[in-house]
Amino acid sequence: MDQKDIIEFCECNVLHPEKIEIVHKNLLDNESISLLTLFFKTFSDPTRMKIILALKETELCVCDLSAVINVSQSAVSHQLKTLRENRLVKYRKEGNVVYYSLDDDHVHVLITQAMNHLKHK
Amino acid sequence: MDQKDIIEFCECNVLHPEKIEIVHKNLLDNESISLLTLFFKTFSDPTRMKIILALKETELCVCDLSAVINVSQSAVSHQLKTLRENRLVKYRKEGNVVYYSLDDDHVHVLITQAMNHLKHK
DNA sequence: TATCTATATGAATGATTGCTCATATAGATA
DNA sequence: TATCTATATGAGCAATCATTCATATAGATA
Repeated sequence: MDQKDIIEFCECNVLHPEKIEIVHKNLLDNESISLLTLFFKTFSDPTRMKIILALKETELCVCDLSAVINVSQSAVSHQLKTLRENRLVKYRKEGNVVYYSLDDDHVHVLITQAMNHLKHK
Repeated sequence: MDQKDIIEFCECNVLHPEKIEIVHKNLLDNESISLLTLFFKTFSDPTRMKIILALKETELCVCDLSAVINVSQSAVSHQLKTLRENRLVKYRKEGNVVYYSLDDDHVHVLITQAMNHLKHK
């Protein structure tokens, strides 16, 4: 890709073309960026975060979750759908009760890392 | 806190009170949850993510960033403000040029962790 | 001082999102 | 079969957010 094509939006003159070229070459493609940000977005809502933290402790049914995080059953179900779609939770049915649990080993590390960041600031 | 107070929103009967009590006791307080989700929200926008990934390579001025991620100068400035407020970037002025760089060691690890998650799914 | 240039920012707007409410579904039980 | 109960889901709404556009600011230079 030409330097000319890279520089589209900027109207200023203090560019550092060498830097820009290197950075541009190493930047992730748009699809990876999109996957990455969608993943983080999953963790950016308090209700979803509470669900994840609760399931980090133990398997729970929808009703348990609703009670423990103090959010309506409908709201919990909606957020569980999001978490399912992002493959962060799995579930099993027992009669008409649905038990959810975490489906990801990375989640624990990720959250710990984020908390470290916040703690040290 | 009473069990009665915990269970407010749920109208169903298949609760598991022992589980709920344990989980409720270990759950983070609302303020920590809020900080945590706000932190993740910072990473949930493609423009911000691109800025972060670019700055992971090298220090860049606003104009460089605008060029390399192909977003208007105004949009970049707005997002840099968010990143500044979340203490993820720092900056230094040289004349009327402002150079930004990452202000966090955890960021690198965090993003790597997230990418691992995506890769293994 | 007047102007140019890099960056910052307020207001307005369109898009997204998380909730509520109503209802659907499916398993259990009478 | 009819009903009860746990969960899921569509529609609608209010709030949030990322962008654009216009403009402000501050440093540099003529």
